[in-house]
Amino acid sequence: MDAAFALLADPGRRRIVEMLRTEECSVNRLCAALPISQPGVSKHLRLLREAGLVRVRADGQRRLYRLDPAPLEKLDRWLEPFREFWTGRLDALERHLDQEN
Amino acid sequence: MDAAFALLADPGRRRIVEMLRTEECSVNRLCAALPISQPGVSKHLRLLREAGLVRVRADGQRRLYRLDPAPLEKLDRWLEPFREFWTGRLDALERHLDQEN
DNA sequence: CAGATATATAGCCATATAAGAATATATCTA
DNA sequence: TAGATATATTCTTATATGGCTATATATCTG
Repeated sequence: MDAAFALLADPGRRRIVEMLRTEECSVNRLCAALPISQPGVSKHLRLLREAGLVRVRADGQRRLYRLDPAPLEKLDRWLEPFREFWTGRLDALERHLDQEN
Repeated sequence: MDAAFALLADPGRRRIVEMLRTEECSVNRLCAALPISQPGVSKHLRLLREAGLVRVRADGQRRLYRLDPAPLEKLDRWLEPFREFWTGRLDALERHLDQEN
């Protein structure tokens, strides 16, 4: 889980993940859409792959990357107990914070 | 948002945030509960404070830290569009991933 | 096979950061 | 005022990381 958080801290990598949310992409496609060099994109993809956030499949000379949502789901589960803070069910602490600002 | 992700990548800091979810804590209390030195905890708290994840108030010689959920809420919102992947509403891509493994 | 295209890796440099030790600051108490 | 307690800051060192350039590998096409 540490890895997923750390990887998403980089804006470029977050953009990659966002793109892969809606469609499978080649490296070239990602390079074209992002202000990152090709080796840079490849390096990011390697890290994302090693952390299980994306998977690859070969298509000729291209590599098509797609999202694996499992690690994101873990983040979501970690976040879950905090959600009560902003889903309307305010508890005493948050009411206190609110009235301060 | 980068900062929040980066900060949560550290397990110790995540533990701090988890503790502050349910109760306001002094530095000492956090030190006692975590395998981190006092200066270490203070340093983590400083970063969390600068990123807006926690707030402090003085109580005599102690500083009581509490969670500010706003940055976590932003993460939650970023995560939101991905949530369809694991909330039962499978789309074509995820069905494809599922049948592979 | 030769060249072109797509992707990956290696090497370098600059920056960021975590951890620990030592010390500083602030507040309490006697 | 002199400790004692609670917390913060500084400094150093080791390590990790991002971005870049150059290069390697693999696949396609003629």
